[in-house]
Amino acid sequence: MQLYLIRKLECFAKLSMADKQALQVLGEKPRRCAARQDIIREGDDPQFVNLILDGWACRYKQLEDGRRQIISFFLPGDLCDTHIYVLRQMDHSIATLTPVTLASISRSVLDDITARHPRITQALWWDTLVTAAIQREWTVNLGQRPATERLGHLLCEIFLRLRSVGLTDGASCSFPLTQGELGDAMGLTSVHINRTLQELRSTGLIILEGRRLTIPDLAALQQASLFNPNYLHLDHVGSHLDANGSDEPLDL
Amino acid sequence: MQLYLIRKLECFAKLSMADKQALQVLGEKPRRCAARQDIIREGDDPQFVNLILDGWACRYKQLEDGRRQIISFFLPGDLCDTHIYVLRQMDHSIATLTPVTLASISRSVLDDITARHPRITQALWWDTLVTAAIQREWTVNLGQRPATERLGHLLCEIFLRLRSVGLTDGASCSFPLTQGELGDAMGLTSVHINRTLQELRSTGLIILEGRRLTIPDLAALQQASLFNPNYLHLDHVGSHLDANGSDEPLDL
DNA sequence: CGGTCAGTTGAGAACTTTCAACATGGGTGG
DNA sequence: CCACCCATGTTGAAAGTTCTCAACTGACCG
Repeated sequence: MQLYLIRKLECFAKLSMADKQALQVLGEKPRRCAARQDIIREGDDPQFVNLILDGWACRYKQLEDGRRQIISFFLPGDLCDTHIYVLRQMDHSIATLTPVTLASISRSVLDDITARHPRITQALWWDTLVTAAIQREWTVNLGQRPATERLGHLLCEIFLRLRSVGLTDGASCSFPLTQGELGDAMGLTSVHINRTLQELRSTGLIILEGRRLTIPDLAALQQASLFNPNYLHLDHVGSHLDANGSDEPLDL
Repeated sequence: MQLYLIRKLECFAKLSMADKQALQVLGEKPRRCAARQDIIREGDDPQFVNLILDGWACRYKQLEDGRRQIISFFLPGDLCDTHIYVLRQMDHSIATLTPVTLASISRSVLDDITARHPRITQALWWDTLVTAAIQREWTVNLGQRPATERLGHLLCEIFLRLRSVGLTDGASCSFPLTQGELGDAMGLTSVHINRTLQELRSTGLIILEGRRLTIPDLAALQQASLFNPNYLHLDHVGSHLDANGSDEPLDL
């Protein structure tokens, strides 16, 4: 099984074969979940760190009166909070969006790997910091941007994140989100998402049909959405901490 | 100098005298900054972890066209991103709001302390996770809540955070934010903040005058704002990892 | 074939912004 | 000591954005 996590971490650090083998172990006991299922719920006691091996998931929080906010998306290779077991109970829920393959990693396995592989420890810190940076960017997105920019910004982010783990095909990528889910993520109604998507489509900035997204001119969409990729920290591919081997750089 | 950080971490772990002394060292070379000054700017190379010893600060991000979003508030005892030096450049800026006393902590000092004090390491993880949880809650706040709830929610959060470091006086606390700053944080205009504050005042939920906030009935404000304090993870005061001593529990 | 879910459309209502004017208070320079 | 200035707070009215409600379409599934 291909571990997208490895590809992602290699955006930051050049991993040795031993590092990669250690990470490979994380994907060994995959669990399968159907689409739209809770993986863990608000109030649960978190015992494991979940790793999304494949598929899309999300964090969300449901208010008493039914409103739901999707707080972040998990794409293949994403880890749900290293060290989450420090907390007594989850303050949000995590659910699948598509069918998902995931690994539940125990504290001892993770402690063991980080104790032996300082480069991995460092790379996981990078991942943690990038995750935090994404959450901050969502704050900016929800607070300052009108619907069109906001949605365009999200599409840029998802596209670049998928590209960093090799899940894009030229200017296209899989895009399984419904308009309702997009609405819950962007703090907009699905009706308004619909109209906003139409606007993005009519200006030729995106092609979205049949669960597939194409961004004909990424630079144009970025510009229209005031998207600055700096917060993804993909700019210094493998230039820290090299161990061996080489990769083709990702151009942003 | 009283280190609010110690008080905060004691919400999670009972620290030994040795732990506290180690933390005390962090406050030894304080730096003073005037109000409304950048501490570090987007694009800078982060060398130090900043610790707010006293005063209020914020993260913010400025868009090309001048719009500004305040992404989070730093209150006394708050750390600005442990391990931030893993990243090459800041993706946001940090600025003071009031005059601030801060300590810039080098990587080596922090590494040294965490190597020797596992309880501190654990407590810093707790702090990191709570910071992330707060950012997620802001996502919910900006995405789902109308102005009155949104502002009420922020006031509850700030009040509880100040209380956890002993900076409240009964039902009151210092509250130096201008309406413009509140607007930048909540994604609302200062005009609308003004009207929303009037509404909160007229219903008796808050008293806000002369840079001082009083919440006569915290439970009522929490209820009106659909505020659930679980994300602050203050609920198990000192019950993990005890070393010695005891504290009065904080009632939430 | 009926049912359900996702997507689409229209029109009015609600919330928030914009713009512009005015009030207040503290601080500064004359 | 007073006059002035500037930042902050306040108010009104119109404009703009987004939501709500409600109806309708198309695709897929059993």
